[in-house]
Order: sequence, then structure tokens, then C-alpha cells
Amino acid sequence: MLFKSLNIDPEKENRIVNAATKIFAENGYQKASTNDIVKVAEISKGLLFHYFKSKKDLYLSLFHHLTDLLAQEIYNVFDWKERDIFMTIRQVTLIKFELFKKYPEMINFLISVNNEESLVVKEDINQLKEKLTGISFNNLFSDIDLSKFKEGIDVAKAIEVIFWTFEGVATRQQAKTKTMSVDQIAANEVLSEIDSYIELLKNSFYK
Amino acid sequence: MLFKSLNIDPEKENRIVNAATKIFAENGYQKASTNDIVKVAEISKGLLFHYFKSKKDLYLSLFHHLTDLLAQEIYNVFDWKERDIFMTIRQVTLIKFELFKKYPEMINFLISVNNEESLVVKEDINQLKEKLTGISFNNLFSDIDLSKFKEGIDVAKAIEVIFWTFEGVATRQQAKTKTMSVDQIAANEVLSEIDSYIELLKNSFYK
Amino acid sequence: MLFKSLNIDPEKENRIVNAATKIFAENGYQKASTNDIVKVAEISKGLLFHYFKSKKDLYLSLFHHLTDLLAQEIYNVFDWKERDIFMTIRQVTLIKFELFKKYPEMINFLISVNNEESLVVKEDINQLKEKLTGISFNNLFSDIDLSKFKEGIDVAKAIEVIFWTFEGVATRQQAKTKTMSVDQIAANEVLSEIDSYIELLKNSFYK
Amino acid sequence: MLFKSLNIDPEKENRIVNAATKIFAENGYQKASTNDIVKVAEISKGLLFHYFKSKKDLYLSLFHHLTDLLAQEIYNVFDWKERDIFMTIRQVTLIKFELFKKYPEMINFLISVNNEESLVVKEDINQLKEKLTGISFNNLFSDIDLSKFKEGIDVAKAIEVIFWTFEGVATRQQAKTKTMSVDQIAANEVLSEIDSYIELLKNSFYK
DNA sequence: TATGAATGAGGCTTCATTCAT
DNA sequence: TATGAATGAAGCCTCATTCAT
Repeated sequence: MLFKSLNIDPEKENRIVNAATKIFAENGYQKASTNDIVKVAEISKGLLFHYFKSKKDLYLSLFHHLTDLLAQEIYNVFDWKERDIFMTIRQVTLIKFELFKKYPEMINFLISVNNEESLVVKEDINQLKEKLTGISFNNLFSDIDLSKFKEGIDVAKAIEVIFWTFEGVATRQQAKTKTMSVDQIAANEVLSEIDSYIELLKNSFYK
Repeated sequence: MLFKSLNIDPEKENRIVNAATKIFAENGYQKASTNDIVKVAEISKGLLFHYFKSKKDLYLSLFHHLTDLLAQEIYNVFDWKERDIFMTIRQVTLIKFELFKKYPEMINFLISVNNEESLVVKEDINQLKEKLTGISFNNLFSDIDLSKFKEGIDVAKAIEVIFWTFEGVATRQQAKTKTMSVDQIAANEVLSEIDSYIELLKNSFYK
Repeated sequence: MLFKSLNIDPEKENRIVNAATKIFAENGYQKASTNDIVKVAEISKGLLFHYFKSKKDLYLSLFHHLTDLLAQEIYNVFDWKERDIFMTIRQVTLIKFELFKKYPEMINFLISVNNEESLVVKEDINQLKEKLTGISFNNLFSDIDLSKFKEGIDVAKAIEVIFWTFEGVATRQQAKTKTMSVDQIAANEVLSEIDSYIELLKNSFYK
Repeated sequence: MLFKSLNIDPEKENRIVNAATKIFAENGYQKASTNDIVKVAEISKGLLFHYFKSKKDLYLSLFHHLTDLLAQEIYNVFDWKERDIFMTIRQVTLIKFELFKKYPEMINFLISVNNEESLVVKEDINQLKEKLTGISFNNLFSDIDLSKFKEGIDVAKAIEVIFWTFEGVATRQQAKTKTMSVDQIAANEVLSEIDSYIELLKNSFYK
């Protein structure tokens, strides 16, 4: 739960979450101004600090909240029976893409968290990340079928290569959103790009 | 040349460069305080703005200066006849590692530039990057031998996978430096890790 | 209304207005220091910028506020039925003189605005002036009786001469206040000086 | 003599005078930056303070220097035999107008001095003004023919009215130069305007 | 729960002036 | 005579946070 208290108008809670997400995503932790947040959320300065004891508390709570929300969404549509690593990655990438279309600010916030340079929050974020198991790759990829890999291959390293590759693809997709609107990017374009890399890596690593 | 003037005590110039590099690397552009910089550099507030017309000017000049310096160092030791992509990457990674040992703050600064969220400098940095040809990968990897790749493979994509992989390795190395001193990391450890990935990818992509 | 807020202690509002008026009047826009203003007003630096988004905003708001106040005072005592230009000018000059005794800082501020050289505010002040109809001469002198002027005289030019004359008288009065306190200048002294010029010009321009 | 020393390249002296005149005229005393002055004059910071012990000293010296120069020019062309006040004023106004075309910066500086709000120089300027007899009206108008005035008129006051009128005309002329270039204003336009006021006042005050 | 007035430290930058060379 | 590096106080403004109501 994002807020300490339960006695809050859910519509107002929403306004606060949206405002903070937007402002933090656009400016990063340090430059984001609590003044701007309360202005966008249309609440008073005092109220913000009534709910969150500091700017840092707000940032961290927000990260926690959004991460949970994201995990929930992923879990809802994820096919847990799938054991092929490429199919799993295909799923995750597609789900992420759809979520980005649905909640662009949220994803932007989560991305900005990763680039966060500000020491004030960096350590806490890292600690939080470790604790969060929900969305973690460990969970999604815990039961993949290793028998499909070629004999004699270092499977652990191969999996890393696969991860890094799709991280690279995702980063390139996100870069696109800065020059064109998300809506202009078709899902099947994304899919076909993923598939071409899957084909390359399957040929290389699978039997 | 970083400074407008030639009449400056080189030792003081060094103090300023080091101080700014350190403070920017640790805090990112936005949070870095010019007060801290002058304190570390042991100069007056006025002097900093005598040489650089603004904080932004300082940041951009520093980026330019350090990039040039880095390019110089790389060019000096780089074997330009090498056409095998893996050997080239091996070289670059090793050179980067050695430079990081030699100029840790500089590398940290350069890394932090890439994560820079602050809109104030982001565009200018991107423009600068495009102009800098010295250190660019395009240059280092312009003449690689494509004939070694398997027939029927999408070479362009394979190269991307290779890049992303060694980016991942590098990131992991850098992460290590936050828990242990750079000096404790042996060069041959790094090399052997690189080599294991090279083996995996060579087996997959090369004839 | 000068302040964005209504919740402000009127006594404090007064302190701020008086302090800003005084400091601006004494120094002009450029040299006036917001530090001095908050010191005289006995408020914190932050509060000033809580109410006014910038020094310029403060200056312009103050001008607006004081102009309104002045217009109000003039309108309250002005005899709108008077159509003789000399009687009208006599009235205005006297009202101004009384106001100056009542609000010396205010008048000094308003005078200083006219001499304002600073390009930062000059244009805005000019635009504001055009919008302010309250105190404008056009209004006070809109219905003067032209039939009293001699035949064959260029009435428009004669009126200009009258204005310039009483501007000169007023300027000389103001100059006096720099060597002696306002209270030492008697109203009837001022009046008798005005009257002597009125006599001269009446004889020259009236039938 | 503007400079303390004689050992100075006259061409450099000129550059300094021009630069300071320009910068002060455009910005007023307070906002004018000695940095800008040395930049425009193309001399070093130190040299400026070698010649003038402070910014204030520079400003005051410049005022003195330019006032002398102006007086010189006026004296050279002024017809000292003229005893009619209107002809004298006609002369002075025309001379001023021609000088403004010849040395616009200089006149702008001299005008800006009159509007100077900055307490730092205001008093000194006033003292200087009193000492300067050269250009003073007292001198130019010391020998006017009072016998032409109508009987029973207060001649002293009439003369004041005349002065204030042509001050008003001059102010209006200067205002024009802000919307159109000086060169576009024809001398005979100015003259004909002056003449129309002269006619009005002559009819009123002369026998 | 809710407001927004109030604080003061700290942000970047400009400036006149000095001084070693 | 001439340079420009160096200073540090002062400039305007922003900010997270507190507190009386």
C-alpha cells in the first residue's frame, strides 16, 4: 500500500501517484520539485509531507508501489507453463511493450530509476531491488528447459548472452519512443525484430 | 584545450579537472555542486566562473577534454591491423580496464555522462558525441573480417549480439568496483572472463 | 490585490509593501536588493519569493498596486464637474502634494518608476501604464472647456505648454524635499506658487 | 584631461572613452559592467583600474570629459551676440540636435546621467553639475533682452515657462529616436516644430 | 485530514577590485 | 604601461521541510 493511512480519497491518491510518477520520470530524483508535484496533483504542500515523511520516502514508496503494480500485471497474463527460454523472453518483452503503451509514465519512471545517479536514493533503490522478488527474472525464468541447449555449451553464459541481447533490443525500442509516439510503433514490428534475434540465437545455442 | 587561458598554473589546472571530474562522477550533473568543486579544487568561486562561463560549460568542456584524452590513450596502444572482431573487443576491453585503473574518476565521469538524465545537458552531450570521431566504435571496428562468420548467419545482428555481450561484461566489472577497490581486480581475471565469452560466441558464430 | 493569498497577516503585508516601496524608491529597480527588502520587512528570503515569483514580478505588482491606490485617492477627492483646465491642474497638483505628505515613499517610488532606465522592467512598465486608465491625465482632463482660450491660438500647443509648466513646478517641489522634510513645506506656499503661474498663463492664453 | 597620465596611446584612450560611454549609456551606472567595458575597449581589466581608481571614478571622469567636450562644441558655433531668448533657444536646440546626430552615444550617456537613480553616483554628479559652468544655461542666457516682454508680465516666470516648454519639446524629440533612427529625423522638421511653439509664446509674452 | 505561510540553507552566477608578473 | 588570474561578497532564486491553524 502506497499510503500510510487508509483514510484517503482513492481519486486523490491516484492524482498524487500520477503526478509524482510524471515529475520524477521527467526530471529524475534530484531535479524533481515537490512544488511541481503538489501543483500537478492539486494538493497542498503540507498534505504531501503528511503522507510521506520526505521526498526520498515518496520516491522509494512510489518505486515500490509501481514495481508491485507492474509485477501484478505481468503475472496476470504470463503463461507459467512455458519452459522455453526464448518463448519466455518473447512473452516478457511483448508484455512490457504493451504495458508501456498502457502506462507510459510508469515505465518511464521505472527506467529513470535505473539511471538514477543521485546518491541519496541510489543505495536504497538497490536494496529495494534486491528484496523485490515479484518481477524478478529469477522468478520468471526459474524453470526453463536446459536440455534444449547444445551439448558442451556453457549454458549459464549462453543465457546471459540471451538476456543481454534482449536488453539491447529493449533499449533500442525505448530510444525509438523519443523520436516517435508509442502508438506509432506496431506490436508486430517489435515481434518480428525479436524473432529475428531469437532465430539467430536458437541456431547458435540450441541443438 | 580545456582552459581558455594558457597562463594557468598546470598544477592548478589539474586540481580543477580532478575536482570537477570527481564531483560530477559521484553526483551527476544536476546534483553536483559548484561549491563542492571549488572546495575540492581549493580555488575561489570566482575563478571557476572566470574560466567557464557556466556550470554547463564546465561539464561539456570536461566531457570534451576527457574524451579526447581517452581517445589519445586508446589510439596509442591500439593495434590497428587486427581485423578479428573478438581480438579487437578483447583489446578494447582490456585497454578500458587499464585506463580505469589509471584514471578511475575519469572513467566514472564518462560512464555517468551516459546515464545523464538532466535535460539541461543531454542534448548537448548527444551533439558532442556525434562530433567526436576519435573513440567511436565505428572507427575501431570499421575494418573487421566478415569472412570468418558462418554462412547463412545474419552477420550484422551477430555483431550486435557480440557488442551487447561485452557491454554486459563491462557493466558487471564496473559493478564490482563498487564493492572492492580496482586494484584488487587482477587483469588476468578480467581477461579470462572475456575469453570464456569469446569462446562461446566464436563457436556459435564463426565457421 | 497585491498578494496571491488572502490568508496573510495584513500587518505583515504592510511591512512588505512598505519595505519594497522604500528600497525600490531609493535605489531604482536594478540596484535595489531583495536582501535589503526582506531585511527591512523582517521576513525570510523564501517568503518574498513565495508571494512573488521574481524581483521583476514584485516590482511590477508593486507599481500596479500603488498606482491603483493613488488613483483611488485622487478619484475620491477630485471634483469631476470642474471644466477649467487651470482649476483642474490646481486640484491635481494639490492632491499630489497632499498624497506625498501622506505616502512619501509611495510617491517616490512612482517617480522613480518614470526614471527607470533598466531595460528589464521598462517595457513592462510602459505596457502597464497604457492599461492603467484610472489615474491617466486623459481621463482627468477629458472634458476641459476650450471656449475660454483666445481666438486664433493653437489650443493643443497651449495645453502642452500648460502641462510642461506644471510638470516643471512639480519637479522643483520634489527637489525641495531632498533638502527639507516634506512637513516643512506648507500647502499654501505651494498653492501660491501654482497660482502665480496660473495667472501668467491665463493672461496669455485665455480671452 | 580624462586620464591621470599622459603616456597613453591616444587611439587607445579613444577606445576606452567610446566603450565606457556606450556601455554606461545603454545600461546606466549600476548595471554597466566593467567587464563589458574592457571587452569593448579591447584592453585588460587591470589597465582600466590603472587609469581609474574605481568604477565610480571612471563614471565621474567620463561625465566631466564629455560635458567639457559638449560645451566646447556649443561654444564654437554659438552666436554670442544674439540677445533674443527665442532665437537663443532655437540655436541651442538646433545645436543639440546636430550634436546628437554627430555623437549619439555621448548624448545618450549625458541623458542617462540625468536619470541616474544610483545613490552611489547621484550626489557626486549633482556636485559636479553645479561646478560646471561651461554649458550652463546661466551662461548662454545671461544677456537676453528683457525689454521685449510685455509690460506687467512676470518676466522671470515667463522665462521659466519658455524653458520648460522647450525641455518638453526636446524630450519628445528624444523619445522619437527610440522608434526611428536619428538620421530619419530631418533638421527642418525639428525647426518647424520649435518655431510653432516660439510663435505661440512670442504672441503671449512679447509686446 | 488538509492548508499554505514561513523558513533558511544552498543553488548558480556576476561583479568590482587587487596583485603578481 | 599592461596583463588577466584570482578573490569573495553579494546578487537572485529554489527547495525540502515544518508548523500553526
